[in-house]
Amino acid sequence: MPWSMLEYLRKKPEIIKESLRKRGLDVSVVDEAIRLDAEWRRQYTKVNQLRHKHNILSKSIAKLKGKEKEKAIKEAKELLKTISEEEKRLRELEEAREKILLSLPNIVHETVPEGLTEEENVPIRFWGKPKVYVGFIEKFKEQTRGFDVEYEVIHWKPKGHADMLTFLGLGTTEKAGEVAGSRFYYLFDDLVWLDIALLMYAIDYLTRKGFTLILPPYMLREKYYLGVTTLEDFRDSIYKIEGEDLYLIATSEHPIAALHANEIITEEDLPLLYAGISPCFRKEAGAHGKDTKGIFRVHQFHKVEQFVFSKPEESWEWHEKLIRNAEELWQGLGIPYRIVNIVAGDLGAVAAKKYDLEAWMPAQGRYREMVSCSNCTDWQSYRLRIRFLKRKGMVRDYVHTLNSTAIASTRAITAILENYQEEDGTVIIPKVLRPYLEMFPKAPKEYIVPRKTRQK
RNA sequence: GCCGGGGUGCCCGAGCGGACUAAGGGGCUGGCCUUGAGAGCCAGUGGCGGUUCGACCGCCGCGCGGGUUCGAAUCCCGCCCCCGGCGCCA
Repeated sequence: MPWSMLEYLRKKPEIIKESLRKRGLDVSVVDEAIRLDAEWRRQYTKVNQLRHKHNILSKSIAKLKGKEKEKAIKEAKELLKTISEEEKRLRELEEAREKILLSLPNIVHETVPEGLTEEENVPIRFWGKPKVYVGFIEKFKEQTRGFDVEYEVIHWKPKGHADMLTFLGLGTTEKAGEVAGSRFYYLFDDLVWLDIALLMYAIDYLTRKGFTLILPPYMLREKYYLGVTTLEDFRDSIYKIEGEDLYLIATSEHPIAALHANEIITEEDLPLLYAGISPCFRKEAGAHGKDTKGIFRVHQFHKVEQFVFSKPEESWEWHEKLIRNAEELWQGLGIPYRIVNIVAGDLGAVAAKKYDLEAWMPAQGRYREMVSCSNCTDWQSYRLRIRFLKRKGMVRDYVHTLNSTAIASTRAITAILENYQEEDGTVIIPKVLRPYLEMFPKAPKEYIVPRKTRQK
């Protein structure tokens, strides 16, 4: 009924400890929180008794006259002094307890595998028939161990997506680096069309599935930002607007989560399904040296996001549905992928469980993250005060929030540039995207070819 | 950005310094009644804590944060948001 973290602390602290242990974190804070909570309760009772005394006295003053009144007022004033001292102590205890509880990462779900690093993430299924360059066969087999994944051997080495930008003449990161810095890009013509078509494809799919299309604010106040993510993530990835209490969003997940902040949703309105579309801005601090070339890891891209507010008892079902939606989208694109169950140590504080969809990248010989699908249970909703009203018993409870990428434009483009690349460097356009290009005379239709060989 | 009006519970809406405890209505939940549905009647319907766990007791709560007062939904200050008017603007 209340916040799960406080409830666990009081009733089943071992669950919190087990969760922290799985994440490879210090467990001792839990005992400290238990101690603080017990003391807070004692202090709370004490303060309440004092306040009660004062209320009685204060009410009696209205009926008193003359000297008796003076005396009672004096007494009340003295009592107030004591109360404010005890209240101060109460506040300190509560703040200390809250500080610990708010710093705790989400309780990991029982189905989350143990492990601390990315390498230990557990593949759970594979889809598609990857094109594997002969030189990568060993690597491929390693990554598909335990699964019987059909693949096609190719004897030419595909160009990496970064080289493809130059080869096609449809993108430059050098000039963008000069004018905006590293991890920015200029894309031209066909790749821009592709970016737009990918977004259209995703919103078309999701709105047909009953998701409400939403274009959110691209900036949020700090208060709301701290409700959706941790301080560390916030510092590492969020851009601040100079001189204002505003931050550029890292994903539409964040403003969508904040959409129902401080609200009470009626039970019948759940689940609420949203398909967000927005640019995403990320500092990528702490990713130095990783994916420095091309547009795989960039400061800015477009993304269509799935977001669900659900009843607690339905959130695990929705988690599976969201990853299935992402899979259907990527199957539609015809890009081979695998789904991995992220280990506890690599989860991120907000999620209780996370699946990644990783696309096969023929030029790199490995699977790379394209989609991230998380159940955040009540971690965000507690901080943002998003509750719903249960008809039975008229009780309020925190909703669960879930989010999953549908398509992130630049990453999807890298996957297409590598998976749909022909030996001569031509890129075939996935069939599902063509309807979204047809209406534009200047958009590419079936192939993307190098700029210089194209008819103007 | 300026001027004016406003923000009250799940929703609507009264209250505008202490007494009757946020009136009243709607909705919802439970009970009674009924062959059933409905109507009607009764009760419940913010958070936290204590508890002999009883339908019990207490504290806090009227956009958010401060202040005045023995006592604040009510008065004062700051902030956020909404509505109307003016200004500015793609």
